[in-house]
Amino acid sequence: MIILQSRPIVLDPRSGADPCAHCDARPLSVCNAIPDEDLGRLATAAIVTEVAAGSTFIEESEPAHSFFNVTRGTAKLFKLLPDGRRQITGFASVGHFLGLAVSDTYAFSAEAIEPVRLCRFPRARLRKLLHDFPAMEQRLLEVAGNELVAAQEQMLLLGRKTARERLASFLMMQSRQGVACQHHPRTRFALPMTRSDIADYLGLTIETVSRTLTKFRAEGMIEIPGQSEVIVLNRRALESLAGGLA
Amino acid sequence: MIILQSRPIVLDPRSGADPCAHCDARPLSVCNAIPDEDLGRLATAAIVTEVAAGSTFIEESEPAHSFFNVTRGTAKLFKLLPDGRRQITGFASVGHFLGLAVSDTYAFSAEAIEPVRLCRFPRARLRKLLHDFPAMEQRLLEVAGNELVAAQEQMLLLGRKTARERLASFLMMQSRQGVACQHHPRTRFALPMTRSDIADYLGLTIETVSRTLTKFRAEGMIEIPGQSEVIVLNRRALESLAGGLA
DNA sequence: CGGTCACTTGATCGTCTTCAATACCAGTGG
DNA sequence: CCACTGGTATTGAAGACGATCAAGTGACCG
Repeated sequence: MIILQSRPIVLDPRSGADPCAHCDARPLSVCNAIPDEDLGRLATAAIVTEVAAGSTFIEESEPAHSFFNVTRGTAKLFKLLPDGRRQITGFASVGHFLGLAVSDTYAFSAEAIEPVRLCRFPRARLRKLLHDFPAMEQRLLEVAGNELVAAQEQMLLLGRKTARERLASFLMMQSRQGVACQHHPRTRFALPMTRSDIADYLGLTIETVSRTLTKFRAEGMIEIPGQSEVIVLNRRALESLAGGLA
Repeated sequence: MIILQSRPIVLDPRSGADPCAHCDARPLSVCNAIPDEDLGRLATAAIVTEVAAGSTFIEESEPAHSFFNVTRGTAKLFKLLPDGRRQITGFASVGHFLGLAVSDTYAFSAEAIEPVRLCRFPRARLRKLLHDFPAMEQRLLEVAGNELVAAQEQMLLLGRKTARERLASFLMMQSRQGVACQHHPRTRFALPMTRSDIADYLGLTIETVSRTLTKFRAEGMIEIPGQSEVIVLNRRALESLAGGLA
């Protein structure tokens, strides 16, 4: 059993009576399917929870009592083999809904890589919420579809791309993170995860990740000002590499 | 554009006025969310379509006008890289719903590996159907969740398992196919797909697939009476191999 | 400082791929 | 009946990509 630091919803001074109305995650999450006037109900269904960096808040194969919505920070989702081999199936940042890939037990573990804030929804309460707000159910279906598309893309990466192509795909993905509306992906961005996390996400080893990044730098495709920061110098080249063109 | 052989719903003599009521796929598919008395509506929304083995009926990145429900046969779903590398993301057999992983365009291609019969739902009609039958939407969400669980399992396989483990996982998966209620998975079963399909599903080459199967046989774990048939002799060993235990 | 931790770099190794030849099998036509 | 054909599967030998093992670097911190 995992112990989480939960707390009643604290009313932010500026938020008035309704914390959900001012939630950073709302515009990005399934919660935007709920109309403003009903946000009170949403707030009472959610239990705000803080998770320290490095702690696990979902454990694979444990009973799935709750669903989660990430409202701050980033978590990694992963599966383990008995001997410790690990596959990270995704990174969940603000707005991400956890629990779609769930039957009675969780299909994956989740660990915070930065301090994370979550809205936790006990199973029964979410069920009720979905029953009362069909729009939210629709949104969830939409989100699930996107996840499936992403999952299939990742299968292509893991099954058929070379190490260089995987890293290029990863960098392009990261550079697009959180720039939803702009057509200009970031050219400089942070990598909140370690080399080990990147490796386990891409089905490689940390050494290969490190070497390949070094190679990209030597080839003038990127710059690495700090360990966890990247500047893209030649997007064209990286994009075509990511797409599988040489 | 792909041409499909469509036809109006033909009334099976025994089916009376309602073909959906006697559909083989119904107990396995999302259609079972629709009550008997409304099956007429379902039937009018669906367009029955026959696809010959080997023909492609969904093309990646084409506009997603329709969703499909497989009611007979099996199809492979796959993504391609520009140079022809292929990743099969799944096999869709009777009851499988295609179109969850869809935005405006299809995220994958689909090709029949045996003669396939489909119920095709034009986008607008499905939307209407979902609106009128929220239970069907719930079922779809449930199905999407299962797909996501399977996708994550496959990522673990592709990213972290050895060739032997992949084949063992694949064989165990196949032996469980279509034996939903029984606790006894089949010990003898057919593999409707070619070695090439298996390879592209597992992120390997046909040679590795062939060699590994031969090795399994030499080790007394399986028997291969015909090219596309397998008998499991040592399930315990295969199961633990599939799970990553040496 | 000494210690830890994450990352980088180098040398070697092994699994799976690649390339190539052969076997098999179903269908066709002499 | 048997040779011929095309597709599919098996088997062998050589090679490559990424893994493993090992050492070294640098940042951070008590």
